[in-house]
Amino acid sequence: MTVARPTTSARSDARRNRGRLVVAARELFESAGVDVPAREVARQAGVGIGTLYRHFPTRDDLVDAVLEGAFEELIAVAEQALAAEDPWEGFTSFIEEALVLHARNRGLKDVVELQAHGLRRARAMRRRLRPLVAELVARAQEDGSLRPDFAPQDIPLLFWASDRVIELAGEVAPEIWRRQLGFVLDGLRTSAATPVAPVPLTYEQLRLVGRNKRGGTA
Amino acid sequence: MTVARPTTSARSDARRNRGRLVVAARELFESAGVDVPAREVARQAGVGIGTLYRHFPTRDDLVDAVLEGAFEELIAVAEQALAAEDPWEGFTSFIEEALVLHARNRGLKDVVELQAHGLRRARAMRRRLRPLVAELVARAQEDGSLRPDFAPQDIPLLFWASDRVIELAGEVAPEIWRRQLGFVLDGLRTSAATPVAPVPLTYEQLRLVGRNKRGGTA
DNA sequence: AACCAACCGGAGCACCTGTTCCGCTTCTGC
DNA sequence: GCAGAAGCGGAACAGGTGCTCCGGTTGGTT
Repeated sequence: MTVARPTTSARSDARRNRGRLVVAARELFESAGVDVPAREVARQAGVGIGTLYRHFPTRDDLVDAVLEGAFEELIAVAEQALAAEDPWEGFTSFIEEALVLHARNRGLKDVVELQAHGLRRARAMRRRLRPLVAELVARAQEDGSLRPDFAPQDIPLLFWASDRVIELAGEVAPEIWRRQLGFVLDGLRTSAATPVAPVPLTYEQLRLVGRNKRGGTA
Repeated sequence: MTVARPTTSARSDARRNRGRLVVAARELFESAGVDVPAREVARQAGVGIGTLYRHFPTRDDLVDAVLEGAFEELIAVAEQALAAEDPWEGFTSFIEEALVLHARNRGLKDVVELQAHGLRRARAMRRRLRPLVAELVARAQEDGSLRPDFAPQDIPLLFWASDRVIELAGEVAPEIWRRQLGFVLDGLRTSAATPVAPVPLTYEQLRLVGRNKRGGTA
């Protein structure tokens, strides 16, 4: 049984330290992923390790607090894409802009990829995103530009793939993922379609992916 | 200064133990990747940890000894693909068959992806593979089937991408990488080509990728 | 000013890695 | 058989991680 913990305290030092922890964690998560050692976050925030655990009893609590902003950006990107006049343009710009965020924020990538990280907010974000993505796909398919055998469940696969390219080559060639994505998007046009393995992942299968951590890379 | 160490010993128990270590390591590398703890390998081989380090002073020595066979398979796949009558068929079958090997052998994936693992043999394998791959690409482009702006240096990006899908979804849907690859291959046909980010990775950049380990993932 | 609950810090514990070191065992040549 | 070199096993060390616990401090209230 976990006792409810107010996110804001009566004491000014506590509030200040909490803020410092969030700032430090945000910086470190962005550049090094959500797996940075807790001691590192505490050190960068200039507080003791005990203070970190006092404010965030679980790693996921910290992740949730830190990535809220990034989630909002992601959803904003999807909403903007839905507002595009051209459905194909909307579809591709969502993927591209989302990947720009991924490229800038390693922690976001970690959380989006695996189910293993994050808590309520991460899950809420996924729930809010799903219908937007489904609509982007549907719109582009009705338009005739996106191949009809593409499924919304294929979107995560695109992200996994490009995220891997970002992760491996990001430091050497930060924009090379655009090239790889370009090839993929060319294959998603109706005009390019050729029969592929016909069964996409089910949502249930997607739910199971990455349950047991290990983000792959760095 | 490392003293030269004969790979075969005069003593029967030493030879037996070395063999057991290689067998155990091969099984574990295939199912769990090259990062399995050394103790695990020793335990599975029924041998002390000291014995492991006696036979393989560094992790890379073990990796080299174990993955030699997998490298040969990979090169055989490339040679077979070069023998295909249809250049496009050869090109795609190389990628598909290589990925079948990757899907079966997590350790092979690790070594092919990163420069960080393996030693002489891994490097020799990469050197032997490169001209074969270049030829597969050239053949398919001369044939007119593969888009002319594709470069041999883009091949690793395809592997990174599909490997990630295998890694994340492999347990839930072992064949789903074929669907993702199908989309990509459709985008690699000349008929599907649309301008993409025009500059591929240089070989020098490829050399730098994954120098500092931690593939990301799992 | 004085009190005390809330908070802080970090030593410390438990666990996991890679790698070394060395007393004991076993194989092989004689 | 015997001797000694080669090999074996695992305790032990070093470094890194998550997380807890508690003596000491401090902020805010009275």
